[in-house]
Amino acid sequence: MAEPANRRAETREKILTAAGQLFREHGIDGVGVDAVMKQAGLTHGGFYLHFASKEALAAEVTQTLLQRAAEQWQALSQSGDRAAALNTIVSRYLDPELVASGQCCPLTTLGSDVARRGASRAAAGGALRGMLDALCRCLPGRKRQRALTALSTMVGAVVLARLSGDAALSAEFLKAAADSVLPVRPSRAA
Amino acid sequence: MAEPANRRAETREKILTAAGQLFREHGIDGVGVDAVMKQAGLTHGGFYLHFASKEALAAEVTQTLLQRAAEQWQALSQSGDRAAALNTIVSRYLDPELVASGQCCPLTTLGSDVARRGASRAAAGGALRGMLDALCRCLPGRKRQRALTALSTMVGAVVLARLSGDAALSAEFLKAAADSVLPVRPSRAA
DNA sequence: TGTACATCAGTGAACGCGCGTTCACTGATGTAC
DNA sequence: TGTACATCAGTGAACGCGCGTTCACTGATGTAC
Repeated sequence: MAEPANRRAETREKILTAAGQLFREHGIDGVGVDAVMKQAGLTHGGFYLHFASKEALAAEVTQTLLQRAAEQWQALSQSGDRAAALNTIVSRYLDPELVASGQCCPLTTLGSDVARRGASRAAAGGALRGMLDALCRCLPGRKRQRALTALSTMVGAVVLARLSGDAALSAEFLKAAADSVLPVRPSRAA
Repeated sequence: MAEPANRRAETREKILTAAGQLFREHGIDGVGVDAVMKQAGLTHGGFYLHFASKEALAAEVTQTLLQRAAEQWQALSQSGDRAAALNTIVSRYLDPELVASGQCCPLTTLGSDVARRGASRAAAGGALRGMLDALCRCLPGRKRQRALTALSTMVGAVVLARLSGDAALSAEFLKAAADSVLPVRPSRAA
C-alpha cells in the first residue's frame, strides 16, 4: 500500500508526532523509546532506523514544535486584521482544554527540559524571537515592552494553570491572562 | 563534636539543602541520590537512614521550597508598608543573578516536575494560594485579577529568561515584567 | 505471466550501563561499673 | 580514672531493575529475466 518511496518518511513523521504528544505530557525523561514507538504503532527496535538516539529525537521534537508555534503566530500576525490575529493567538494559547490535555505550547510543558538541554536551547531562542515579533506586529502601544510582558503573562498563566491542579483556579489564571493581554474585550461575542 | 542529639536532624537538613540546589539546577530526574549525598558531604549509602526513597525526598524538597516562598511573601505582605513589600517581593523574584544561578522560585525551575508528580501537586496548590493572598494584600485596584496576572507575568518572565539562553533577552524579560507588575516606579532610587 | 533474487522497513531477543536500593560492617560517642 | 560494652550515623560493596541501544532475522515489495 502507498508508494514505498515515502513510507520511511511517513513513519519518521509518526514517531515525531507520537513523541511530541508523550514528551509534553510526561516530560522527556518520563517517556521511554519503547513507549514512543508503541504509540506510533511500531516496536522499539526500529527506532534507530530513523533517529541516532533518544537525545536526537528530543532535540528534533522540541525544535519542530517550537518552530511550528512561532510560524503560526507569524502567519497570523501578517494577516490583514491585527486585532483579530491577536485575539486568535491569545485565545488559542490560553484554551483551557488544550492546557488540560497537555498538548499546549512546548515552552510551558518542556520548559525545564529545554532549558537544561543544550541542543534545544538554540531552537528555543529562535522561536522566542519569532513569537515576540509576531506579538509586536499585533499589539498597539509601546510594542516591545508590551510584547515581552504579554508573552511572559501567557506562558506563566499556562504553567500555573497546569500546576494548580484545580480546575477553578486554572480557569482563573487563564481568564485573567487573556483579559490582561487583550487590550479591549472583543465585542463580537454572541 | 556538637550534641549528638540533633546530629541526625542536622544531616537530614544538609541533604534537603543539597537536593534543593541540585534539583532546581538539573531537574529531579537529572540528579542521582549519590550526587545529592556527595553535595551534602556524605556517601550515598546513608541516604536511606533519612528518607524512605528518592521520591519521598523530591516531595519533601518541593514542598519545603514552595512553602518557604509562600511564607516569605506572606510575612512581607503583612508588614507596614505595602508598596515597599510589593517592591521587595517583585525585585527579589526577578533578580537576574538568582535566575541565572537557578536558585530561583521552584515554580519556575521544577514546574513540570511538580505538575507531573502527584505528591508535590497538593503542596503547589497551597503555595500558589498563599502567594496570591500576599499579592492581593500588596496590590492596589481590582486585586484578585491583578494578583493572578502579576503572578503569571513573574513566573512566565523567569521561565522565559532561563529559556532564552541569551543574557540580553533574559534581562529584557525580567525588566519588562517588573515594570509591568509594579504600579509606579519607586521614586527612591538614587 | 511466472520464478528467483535484491532491497529494506520493521521485529523482538539480548546486552550493558546507570541508578535506586540494600546490607554487612566500621568507628565514633555515650553509659555502666 | 579506666575498661568493657551498647548505640547508631555513616560507609562502600553489591544487587537488580529499567531503559537506551544493538543485531540477527523476517517478510513484504519491487526488479530482472
